[in-house]
Order: sequence, then C-alpha cells, then structure tokens
Amino acid sequence: MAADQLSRVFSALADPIRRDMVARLAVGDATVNQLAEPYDVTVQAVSKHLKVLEDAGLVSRSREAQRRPVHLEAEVFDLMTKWIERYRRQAEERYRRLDDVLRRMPDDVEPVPPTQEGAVQ
Amino acid sequence: MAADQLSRVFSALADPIRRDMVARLAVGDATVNQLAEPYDVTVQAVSKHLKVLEDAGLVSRSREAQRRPVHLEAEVFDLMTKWIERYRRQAEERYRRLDDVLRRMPDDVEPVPPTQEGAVQ
DNA sequence: GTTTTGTTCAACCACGTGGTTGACAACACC
DNA sequence: GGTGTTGTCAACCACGTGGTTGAACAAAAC
Repeated sequence: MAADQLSRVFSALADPIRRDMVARLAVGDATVNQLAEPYDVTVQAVSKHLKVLEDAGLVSRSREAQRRPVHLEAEVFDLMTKWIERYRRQAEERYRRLDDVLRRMPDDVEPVPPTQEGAVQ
Repeated sequence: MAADQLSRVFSALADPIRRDMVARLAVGDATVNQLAEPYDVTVQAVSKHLKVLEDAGLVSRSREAQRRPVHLEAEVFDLMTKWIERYRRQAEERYRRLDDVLRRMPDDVEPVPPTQEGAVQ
C-alpha cells in the first residue's frame, strides 16, 4: 500500500522486528550483519526490512569499505507524533467540552445523539 | 501479522482511509454509513476497516437501535507516542553526546566507527 | 589472482489484506 | 403483516509482503 510517507512510516513500524531494529539503532549505528545477528531469520530478510525502513525515511545508509552502516534518522518521528498529537488533542478537547455540556444540562433533557456534521455542539 | 497491540495500532494507522476516519472521529462519533459516505468504496469495506481499528483498540462501538455509533478511544495513542518518544529522545541524546566527543577530540585522531555493542562512546 | 566477507538481487512460496458481490439479521416505519 | 435501512458475514479475487534459497557483486585479505 502506502504511497504517502506517513503511511510508509506507520507501516514500517508495524513490524516487531523492524521496531526492534529501530530501538537498537537508537543506541548506535550498526551494519546489516550486526543487526541480523539476534533474529532467527536470514540476512537477506533483514536486508529487506532495512529497505522498508529506508523507503520510509527512518534510516539512511553510508558506504564504508564493503560495509553499509545503518543510521537512524530521528526526524521522521516528528511526522508521526505531529499527526497523532493533533487528533489526540482534538479528541480530548472534544470530551472536555462535552463534559461541560453534560454538567450544565438539566436531567430531564433528552441527550441528542452526536452526528458527523454537527461537529461538537 | 501483528499479534501485539503496538503492531496492530501502527498497522491500523498505515492506511490512509483509516487515518482519515480517525481524524473525522476526533471531531465526533459517527455511524458506519456516515463514515463510508466520502469514500469511493462499499460500506462493507468500511465495516472491515472499522474492525481493524477496533481490534487495535482505537475505536469502540456501542449499540443504538440498528445503528452502531463509532467512538474514538484516544488513550491508545499514548502507547505509540511513548514508544516513539522513547527512541527519539535516546537517538537525540546520543547525537548530542557524540557532538560533545567530536568537539573535544583533537583533529589528528582517527574517529572510530560506532559499533552496536560499544554503545555510544 | 584467488578467496573470503558483506550485502544485495531474483525467483519463488505461503499467507494476509483490501477490495468486491451477495445473502442475511435486526430493527424502524408504514 | 410487509418494506426499507443499517450493518455484518461469507466467499471470492488480486496483490503485497515476509520469508526462503541460490546466485551475483564489490571490496578486503590472503
């Protein structure tokens, strides 16, 4: 799927192995073989995982003799956190205001079912 | 894939339609048909998307006559942000300290390539 | 120049997923 | 009762993906 970068980033981090690689790369750069060592899969599989992370912009690779050290690019995280925070804040805001309305509302009033268009009342 | 919840949440948000649904649900609850309206897919497809979001714990559904209003559960976002922030902070910390080392280092010293085990030097 | 090391590419396979259509259940409304 | 609305379930299909093996390539080491 994917196409847009945000989708690629979320998709890349949906895999436990890839998340674990990111976690280890946060500690320091590593080569493909170093990264592959703890997992019970072939080096080729890890190489594929790295391609996914690279396409998502989460890692970059330099050249150093015949090795290709992998480097974590932390900036892309911002894309996600911004997206997440935006809608979480919006949702929380909404509940807060809804609470206000409910608190103000006399008990005998039939609560209206919330609608999509009606925004937040 | 998936299994663990973190994987399910990331995977659920890797789809643009599902992300858009979450964005709209942040504004207010909605029924399946309301959610399906803007997209060029069948209601059944949207129903499937909602199942994915529900399995990830991102939305919940109540029963209200024959309608099933969908409600956004914002708390699950914390799971992601915690994971993301942890490793971003770690990575940034690492670069900061690496900068220190480089700044302190005399020019004629050969910089050692960072290793996985060697942590951060 | 040959061999070893590190990594990728190509072909394949099993399985999951996003989409479809069609049938069906549950409730509201005449 | 019958009819329309809302939503799900089942079966199917095309395609992507994570894994494999085997070959290829590039740079070091011998």
